Amino acid sequence: MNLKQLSALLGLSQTTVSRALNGYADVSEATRARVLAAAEAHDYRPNTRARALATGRSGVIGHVIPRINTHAMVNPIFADFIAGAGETYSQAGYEMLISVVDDGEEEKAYLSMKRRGLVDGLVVSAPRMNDPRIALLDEIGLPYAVHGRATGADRPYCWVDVNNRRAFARATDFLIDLGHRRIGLINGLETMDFAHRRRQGYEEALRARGLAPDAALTRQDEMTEGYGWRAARDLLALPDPPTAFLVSSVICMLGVRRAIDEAGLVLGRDVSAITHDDQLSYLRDDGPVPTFTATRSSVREAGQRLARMVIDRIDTPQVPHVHELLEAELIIGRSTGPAPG
Amino acid sequence: MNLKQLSALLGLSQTTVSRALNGYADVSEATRARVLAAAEAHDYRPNTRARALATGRSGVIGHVIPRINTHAMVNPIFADFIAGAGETYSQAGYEMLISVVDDGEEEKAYLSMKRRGLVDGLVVSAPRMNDPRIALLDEIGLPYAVHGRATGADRPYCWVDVNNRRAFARATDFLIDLGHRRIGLINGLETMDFAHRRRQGYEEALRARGLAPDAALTRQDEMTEGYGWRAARDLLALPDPPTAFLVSSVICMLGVRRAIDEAGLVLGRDVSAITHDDQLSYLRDDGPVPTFTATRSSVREAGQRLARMVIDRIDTPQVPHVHELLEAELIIGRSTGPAPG
DNA sequence: AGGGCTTTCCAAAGCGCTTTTGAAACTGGA
DNA sequence: TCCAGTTTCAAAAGCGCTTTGGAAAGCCCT
Repeated sequence: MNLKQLSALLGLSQTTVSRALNGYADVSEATRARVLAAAEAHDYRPNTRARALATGRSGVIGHVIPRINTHAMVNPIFADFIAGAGETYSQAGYEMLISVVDDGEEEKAYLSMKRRGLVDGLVVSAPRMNDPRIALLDEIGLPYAVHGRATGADRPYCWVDVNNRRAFARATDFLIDLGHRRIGLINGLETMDFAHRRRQGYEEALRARGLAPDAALTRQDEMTEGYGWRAARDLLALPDPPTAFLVSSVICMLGVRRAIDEAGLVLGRDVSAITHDDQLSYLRDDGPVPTFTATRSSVREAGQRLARMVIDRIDTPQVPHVHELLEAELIIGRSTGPAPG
Repeated sequence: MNLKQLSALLGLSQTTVSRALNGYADVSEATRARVLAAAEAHDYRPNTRARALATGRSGVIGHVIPRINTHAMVNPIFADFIAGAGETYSQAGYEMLISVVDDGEEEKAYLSMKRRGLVDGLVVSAPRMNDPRIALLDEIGLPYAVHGRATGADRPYCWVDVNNRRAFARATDFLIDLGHRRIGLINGLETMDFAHRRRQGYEEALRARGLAPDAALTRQDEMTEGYGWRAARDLLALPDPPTAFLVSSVICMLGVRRAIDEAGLVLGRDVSAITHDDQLSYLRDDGPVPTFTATRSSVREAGQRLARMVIDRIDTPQVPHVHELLEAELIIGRSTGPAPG
């Protein structure tokens, strides 16, 4: 059933039926009711492609995810982020298009999407320092919003980010309050903006309390369970090991806990640890008292907000750029306690 | 730059330019070369929407993922599966559309996608027993392929699945060979087809070796770390505890290991465990000898194959339904050893 | 009765492609 | 030289929608 057939069936013109369906004022309420009823009865849906061609808008928002060949890694937050964004899109009548491209081909992908008129807007993920994608998107004129910030990008843009600096500063502060003086940082790759900011927060908090950051106590790498284990094991083997850890993700934290267990220590008594918790649905820390003390911020919610932001940007491109800085909650669980001794 | 402008620029008709670009034979090689050069020079890309309208094919394949409100869970394999499928799509010139819908609205979503001409084909995930979606898709005439099988579906359809039954039978066999007699099963929800088949394999292998399955040794639930921990803890607290476990996912396995550690036991010596390993990129078990003995099968590869299967289905709908049963590898790691005593 | 408004509808153009149909130019054979 | 057959291109008709630019009908007022 298409518009032509539906209007023939009603004895009306395509114009009238189209305008009735789209809520224009220049059609009487009586005929609008008739049209609506007929559309309902025949389960009519306007053809997306035709509408897109006629209006010049596709109703689709793109997410480009780089495929990293060298270490075929998919970001673990991807699923929950997409789920959050997808919820908002479907409520707003948008569709989500995901394009997997070779690493480094992202800019080419953006251009191609624009040229082909595939999407109305884009979500940019995992910004790096001085990320060139931002300038490119402004240049080609595609609305977008960024998940995270790109330190060094000199132009204004829309973003949603967690206050990583503050979160890790608070966590560090909390550990210092508990009497910890040697605090290890098991960070993500610091080419990633969020990891960079977390280190800043960590170091600032240490300095604010008169403690000098010790490079020997910090590690950075891709955040796997194995990395968490190796990093914690190595740090615990130091002559003067840390009594507490800051850990960049729950997956890492699972490895850290393993290393602590294997060292014959008790987490929360002999060694404390705070992790950042993105509230990944398959790693959620339920129970009355959470297992891990954590800086908690829902990546799913970030997805929702970012989706909303892109949609707003598409609807009203002229308004000034907006930002949302989400504060992480400090959740006290059982993985922290007073410094021993 | 659109077709009209490009053809005006070349002094050719739109027809000729279009057919030159699309590789038709009725355009001389000389003009084809001219067209190709001009298209390249101006970075011309045909407008997707217009092409879709003209050809009746959108070049888009849909993935519908249900949003489960009650326990906002996203399947952990989602990210890697999507990454695999996305790789194949982009190589084949397709786009991937992901639609997040409320749980139970999947059938409505399929219908709507068909009516609106949004997608050329669909990937169906997480089939349940007697899944009604299969009949629906046949009825509305959308090409599709299923990730997994739906026990009880009486009609033929295309699928890619892991041989879960065989994998768990082999793992059980392996444990029996090591001398284990009491083997616990920490399974996923058995309303899910794959979990159902895993239990079958487990029980068949036990019976084949003259062992009676003991319901007291099995658990099923959503596969989180916490569930793995609780299940293993409870089973280890039995008067006559199992000496080995079969575990449904690596995330679960992390919880199982924790319970074993906390019980003061050593994994691979006092207690053995085999997990199924989907090779999730952020949980990959690297190192010379893997930490976990596992039945291993790449969900990323499953995504690639499924994507290929849908594309083939779109191209040639008349050919008989095809299936791919992927055999899981049994990887011997350090989490298994001879039964104690 | 006639002019200006408002309300309600429609014909037709257009979005940017593909594809059908057919025409022009060129070829070779008798 | 003429005709049939081939090669190469173009005009125009769609694809299914939205939107522009009226037009017809009804209303009120003078």
